[in-house]
Amino acid sequence: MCGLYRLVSPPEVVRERFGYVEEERFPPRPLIRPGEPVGIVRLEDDGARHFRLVLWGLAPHWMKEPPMGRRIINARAETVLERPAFRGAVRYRRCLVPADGFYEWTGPRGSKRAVLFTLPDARPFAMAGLWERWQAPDGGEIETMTIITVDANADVAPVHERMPALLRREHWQAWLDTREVPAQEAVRLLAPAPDGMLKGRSVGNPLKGAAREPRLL
DNA sequence: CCAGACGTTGTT
DNA sequence: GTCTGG
DNA sequence: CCAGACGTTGTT
DNA sequence: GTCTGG
Repeated sequence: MCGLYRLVSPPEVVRERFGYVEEERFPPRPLIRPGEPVGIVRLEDDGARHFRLVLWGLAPHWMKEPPMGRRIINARAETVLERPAFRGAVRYRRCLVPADGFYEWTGPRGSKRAVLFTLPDARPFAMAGLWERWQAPDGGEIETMTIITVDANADVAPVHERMPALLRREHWQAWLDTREVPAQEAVRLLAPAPDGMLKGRSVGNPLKGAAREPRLL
């Protein structure tokens, strides 16, 4: 699955690769965790790509409580068209999640170890995501996101059964363009990465001693 | 009809 | 909001 | 995600 | 088992 990832590439590199016209500031982060603000790229009303910071953990608009606790950090590609929690988002609110590494865990509870998967050149790639906007009674808005998972490819399978859905660059626009590309068609782009594409490196427990980003709530 | 859930992962 | 279970 | 904690009182 | 803090 994908419950921890990384984006340490300089903002200029991410901007150049993803081609957004506007961005919210973000520092390079070796550990990006559920509940934290994370960067997504989405098409907005001007038809252009924008980089926005939203909270990791999907909170559909009909949730009663604000998304304080843990929410839905992953969505299975196989069920994303059917589940009430995802149906609206996969049709109207698809996004890219820039990353240059994701972690998968292995080992027994209490002594888990992580493997960091990257491209050989450590360049940023796009994970497939969905986002939501939650409206508070007082009018405040909170935006959230979730990362779509698929079966592990041969690189990841020794460590874990699932992995984030990575989108080929030539598919980025179709995934983002919810006006032109219907959900059923977009979901066909979600597949395990080609075998041999990713490089894995054992990193122990990267959470040990790590400081966390400030919460937004 | 109403009430309650609505998700994934991993673990038991 | 929409579906499922009772 | 994992690791580690997991209370009371008083009030609704 | 479930929540919180990192």
